[in-house]
Amino acid sequence: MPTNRLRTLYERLLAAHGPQGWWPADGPLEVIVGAILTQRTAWRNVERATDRLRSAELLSIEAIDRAAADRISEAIRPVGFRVGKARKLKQIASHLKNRYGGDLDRLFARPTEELREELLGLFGIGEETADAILVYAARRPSFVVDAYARRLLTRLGWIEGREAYQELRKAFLDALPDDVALLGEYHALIVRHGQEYCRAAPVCDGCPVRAICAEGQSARAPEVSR
DNA sequence: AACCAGGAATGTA
DNA sequence: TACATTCATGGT
Repeated sequence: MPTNRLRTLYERLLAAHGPQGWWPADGPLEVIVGAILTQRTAWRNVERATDRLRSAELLSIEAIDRAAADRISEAIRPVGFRVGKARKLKQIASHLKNRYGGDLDRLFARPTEELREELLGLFGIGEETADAILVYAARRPSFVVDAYARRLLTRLGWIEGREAYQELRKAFLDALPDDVALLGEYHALIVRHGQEYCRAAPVCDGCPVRAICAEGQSARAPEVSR
C-alpha cells in the first residue's frame, strides 16, 4: 500500500469532518474503562454505562477493585457482554492496584513498547484496546486499527481486508509523523467518517473521499468484517 | 424483525 | 496460522 496515500486520506478526512477532539472521556481512567466498555458496542451505550458507574461511585481503580463483580456488571448493563466486561474491568483494576498502587502515572512512565506488551498481557486488552489506551490515555504515538479503518481501506481498494493487525498498524505509523495528537485525530476521523459514510451499508453519495474510493466504480472482492 | 454496533478470549485443526 | 463460537444490550 503506497504510504503517501495515507497522508492524503488524513488531509481529506480532516478537511471534510473537522477536528474530532477524541477521546470523548474525562481523564485516563475513564479512557481505559471506556476502551473496554466500547468493545463491539455503540458509544452512546458506553456513556450510559459510564454515568451509571459514576452514580454508583464505581469509577475509580480502588472502587472497581473492591466492588463485587455483580455490582459492576449491573452498573454497566447498557453495554453488551456485561458479565465479561465486568470481569475485565476488575482484573485490570486489580493489576493497577497491586503493581502500581492504583497510580496510572507510574504505569504510563514505562517505555512505550514495554507498556504496550504489559497492556496486551492483561485479560480483556487486545491490540486495538491497547493502542487506544496508549494513544488516548498514555499519550504515546501508536495507531488504533479498528473495523472502520479496515473497512475504509478495503473499500478504497488499498488493502485486501484480511491483513494482520500489526501489518496495518505499521503501515500507518510508517506513513505518518510521530505525533500523538495527529495519530489520535486520524483514528477519530476514520470512525466519524465510518459512521457517516462507510458503514456496513455504505452511504457513498456525498462521501468526501468518493473520488479516490473504488466503491461504485467496480465490483470489488467481498470484504471481511473483523 | 433481522442486522449492526469503535473486540477479545477460547477452542479446534 | 486460520477460523468458528461465545459473550448480551440497544437502536434501526
